[in-house]
Amino acid sequence: MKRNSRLYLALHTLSHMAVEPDRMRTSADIAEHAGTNPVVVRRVLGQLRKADLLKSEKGHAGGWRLARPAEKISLADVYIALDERMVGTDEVDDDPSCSVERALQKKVTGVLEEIEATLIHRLGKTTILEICGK
Amino acid sequence: MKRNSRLYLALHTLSHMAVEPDRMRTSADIAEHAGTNPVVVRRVLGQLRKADLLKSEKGHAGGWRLARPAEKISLADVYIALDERMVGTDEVDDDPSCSVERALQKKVTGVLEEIEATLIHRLGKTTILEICGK
DNA sequence: AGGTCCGCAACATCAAATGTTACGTGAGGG
DNA sequence: CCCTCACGTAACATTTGATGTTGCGGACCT
Repeated sequence: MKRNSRLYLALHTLSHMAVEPDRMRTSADIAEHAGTNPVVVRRVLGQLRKADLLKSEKGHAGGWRLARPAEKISLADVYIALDERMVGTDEVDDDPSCSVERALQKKVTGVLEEIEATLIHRLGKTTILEICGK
Repeated sequence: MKRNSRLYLALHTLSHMAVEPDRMRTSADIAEHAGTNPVVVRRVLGQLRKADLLKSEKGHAGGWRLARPAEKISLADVYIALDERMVGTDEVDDDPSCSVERALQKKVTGVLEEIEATLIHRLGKTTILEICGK
């Protein structure tokens, strides 16, 4: 698995589920298909479960399936569930002594937040159903 | 210095230069002010030089200064000069055997590129002069 | 000539993401 | 009832990209 591909792992899995919603999948199955480890799958999908995009069941017939129809899951739902912040201003000094730095942070943070909001808005317009190719 | 703060290092330095455009700064000065290493500064600013945002001079009175007025340098210029791709789809399989994967890649890549374009467009609307606080 | 600065390459270090192992818990099936 | 299968989670190992460091050569000025 490649770096920061949690988003792709999530989308790939959701897409397959969108095609065959009734089939129950185990984390081992998913991991093998995605070329990664079952624990990694559980970690990622666990975040989607917390966001009510997926349901998981233990025991013999256990595994994962969609918590709601694929057309009601947007890319933004997934993005937010995974707590991704592509544009986020990865922490800056709280109270920088440099006045230029203060001015810069204020302005740039504002611009970046604006961009992040636009990004999420755009992601909200595309659903898993549109992405799964059928 | 914190992770992926090349953008902040660049903006901070450019902002200072916008306030005092005539002052020549050495990479050592800049590094100390930014809490990092002169070589790191040269690496980052070197990219800005290639993009004609900065000029550098060797020797005694050497150092760095703006290559053009701060009001003609936008955040997009800096972003592109640093070759940042916040939203970029960090490489995917060229020819995945999985048809769902193919469909997914096509769709998602399109959406992400659209977002990246919007992002750059927004960054292009703000200049260093507006950011430097004076 | 000598000092100061950038340019660059090679190596070292650090931190985040990912991968792995291990063990606990709940849900069936025989 | 016990055994197996599946998830949930914590702890640890590994990998990888970013950053930091050292060293040396070239340019420029006095």
